[in-house]
Order: sequence, then C-alpha cells, then structure tokens
Amino acid sequence: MHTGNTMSLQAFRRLPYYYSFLRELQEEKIQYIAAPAIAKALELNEVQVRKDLAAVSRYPGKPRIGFYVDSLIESIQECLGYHNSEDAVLVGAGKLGRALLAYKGFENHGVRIIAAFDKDANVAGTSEGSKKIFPMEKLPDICARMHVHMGIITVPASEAQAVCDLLVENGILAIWNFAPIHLKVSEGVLVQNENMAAQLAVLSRHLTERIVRE
Amino acid sequence: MHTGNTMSLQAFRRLPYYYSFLRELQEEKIQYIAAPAIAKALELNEVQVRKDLAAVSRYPGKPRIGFYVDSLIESIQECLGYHNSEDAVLVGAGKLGRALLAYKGFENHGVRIIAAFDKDANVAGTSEGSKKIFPMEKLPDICARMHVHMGIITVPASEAQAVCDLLVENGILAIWNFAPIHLKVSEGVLVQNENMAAQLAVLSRHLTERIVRE
DNA sequence: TAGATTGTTAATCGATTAACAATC
DNA sequence: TAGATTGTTAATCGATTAACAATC
Repeated sequence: MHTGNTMSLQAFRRLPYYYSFLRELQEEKIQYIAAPAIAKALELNEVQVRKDLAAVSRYPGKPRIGFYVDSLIESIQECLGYHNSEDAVLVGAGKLGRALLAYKGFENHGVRIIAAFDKDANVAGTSEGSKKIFPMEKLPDICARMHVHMGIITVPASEAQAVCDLLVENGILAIWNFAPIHLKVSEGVLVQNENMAAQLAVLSRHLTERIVRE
Repeated sequence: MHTGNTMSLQAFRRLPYYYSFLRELQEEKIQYIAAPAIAKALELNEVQVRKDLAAVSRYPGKPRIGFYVDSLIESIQECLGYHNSEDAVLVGAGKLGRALLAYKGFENHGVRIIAAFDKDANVAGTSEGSKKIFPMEKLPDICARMHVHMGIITVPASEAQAVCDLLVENGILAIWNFAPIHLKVSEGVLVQNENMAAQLAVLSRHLTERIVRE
C-alpha cells in the first residue's frame, strides 16, 4: 500500500474512474466500500481493483469491510496530484478551444486553464466565460509571469507544429495536442495526443465488424 | 499482408497516425516510403511499423524501395472502414457538443454526424453549421428512419445514463461517451469513454513527477 | 468460529522488440 | 553484387488474471 513502488500506466489511467465512482458513494453517504463491489460497478476484474487500490491507498483495506471511502478518495487525489493544481494555457480559441475553456470538469481534477491565445485579431480580446483570450504576442509574457508548464493545442493541423515550438520555447513541458499530426518536440517535453476523428473512426470500425459478424 | 489474421488493438489505434502522415506525403507528391522512414518520422519502433504495415497492406512492400504511398493509403482506409461511412447522432448540444458538430475532421475518417438532440427547448430548433439540433422527442424517429447505430453523448454526467439507455433502446450499438461516468449497457453495446478531465489530469501528474524528479 | 475480504506470489496473456533469412 | 529493406519467428517485456495464505 503506497510503498512508492511504480504503478502501471494503465492502472494510473483507471484512477480517475475509481475517483468518480467514489465521489458518488460519498454523496450517498456510504462510508465503506469493498474492492469486489467497485469491480462489479465498474465492470473490472476484482483482482485488478484490489491491486490498484493496494497501490494507491495510504491505509490498508480491512478484511470483511473494505476501504473507508473518504480516505480512499484522499489517497487517489494525492496520487493523481489533484492537490497541487497545475496551470495550463490554451492556443486556438475556435469552437473546440472555447468548449474546453468553458468545460467545468478540469478544476475538479487539479487543472486550471488560466488563459487562451488566438492569432485572429477579432477573437483576441474577447473572452469565454471568465477566461480571457489574448493575442499570440502576449503568450511569452504570460507564460513566463505565471510559470505555466502545460499547453493545450486546438489549432488546425497546419499550424500545430509552429504553435508547439512556440510553447516549448516559452517553457511549456507538457502538451495536450488536439491537432491530428505527430508533433516533434525536444527531449523531455511530453506530448499527449487526442485524435478525435481517429477515436470515432476506431469505434465505427468496431461497429462494422460487429455488424458483419452477426 | 492482409491475411485476415487479427491485428492487435494497439496497432489498430496507430493506423490513423500512419494515415495522416501518408496523406502529407501524398500532398508532397512522394510516391514511395519505407517503414524505417515512417518509424523515424513518427518516432515509433522500426519493427513495429513493419509489422503494422505488413498486417494492413494489400500489396507487399518492395525490398530496397518500401511501400507505394497511394496503395498504402488505400489499404489503411479499407482497414479502418473509411469507405463505408457510418452515421452518428449526438445528444447534448452544449459547448462541447457544438464543437464536435462543427468539427471538420470526422468526414475524412468515414464518420458523419447527421443530427443532434437537446432537451433544452431553446437549443432545439437551432443548428450548428449544416447540422440541425432537434428536440429529444424526435430521436426515436430519426434513429429508426436513418438506421443510425452510433451515438455521441455530451450531456452532463447526471443525465448520461438516461440518455445512454434511450440511445440503446433506439438501436444504437456503439457509444462515444464524454460524460465522466461509467455507463451500464446491455451485452453487445460498445462504449468508448472520453474523459477529458482525466486525460489532462494524467498529463499534469506526469509533469509534476518530471519536475519533482529533476 | 466461518466466511468475506485483503494483499501477494505465480501463471497467463498480449504486445513490443530483437534476430534473421529472403528479396530485389 | 552489396546492401537496404522486407516479412517472420523467437525472446522480452508489461499488464492482467488466477491461486492462496493472512486477517478480522
């Protein structure tokens, strides 16, 4: 339990799902939950859940009872780094960019988009909810002043690499990329790709296979 | 090469990346490309690329030359099912829903969102680009008439399960879920989750580790 | 106590990477 | 031909699942 030994990346990605589920339980004032019950609810393997929880929980579960919900939530928050909230900037205030700016879910997960940038002079100066959209020229200044290390790219594919380079030049170390291209970055910069169209295409393909198979 | 033997899911997910890259080559009028060159460009393992391509390509690559770009693109399109375009409906025309409706990338990947639905009477009746937004009551009729089998859920978490049930009742077999909860579906219905907040949180966590480590 | 649940060690499974013979 | 590249078989790696002793 929380022995600092490395946790598998896959397990790490499952944590947010446990987290959401546990928060629901918390709202229903349920105090204890056992691994098998979580497994059943989220349709995961029992042993997998047990192993995941053993890896994150600061306190061991109790045989016959399970885990204390509040404490487990705390442990997952800590493991996911929800306490030390991280600032991010977004480049490209198109439809998708604005949707992300307006998205409420981030704050609950320890992330805050503090500013957005757009090269279009008509867009810059406006705002989305409480989030201001600045012209590109302001990017270096704001990134430096606010010590931002995360960037979100929601510009067209053709502009993505240039934006990426600009972000990296200005101290960004982790990038969430919505443009459907492979970004080249220098060693040490982390890129996570979000290829919307591809995701949907994969789903569509599964569907075709399913239909054909039956 | 295309022997019908199962391809790994991971490999399947890489196909859209090969596809984008090959399309770029095509625009630059490059006719042939070798696996090692692709591997270098996309920063993948050489053998992995070779294996992936061997699995999808209808024509074998030529030693010393590589693969014919046009033909490889055709093969990947076929494998991903981009020819038999699949219709989808979207429920929840909020900011995110509208961003997806307006997103151009889907059509290139063989997917078309044909209609959107929203329970808000003020939203229903409007449209996003060429896509009309209907009241929820129209959903059964449109799904049935258009033989739609894919659904996209962009409603708040609290409403997602109800919307999911409604979709499944109306013949939807594959769901792309943006609500941060685990949807319960009957056997045979495929759910792909897209947890925005979680994605960003994972990235943020990696960043924290990176910073701490140095 | 009996039995449900825990955490861990061992076995299995799936995907990636390495090694290599075949080809142009 | 020599050498780059192909496709495949074997070895490695990582994650999941199964088996089981420990605990309350």
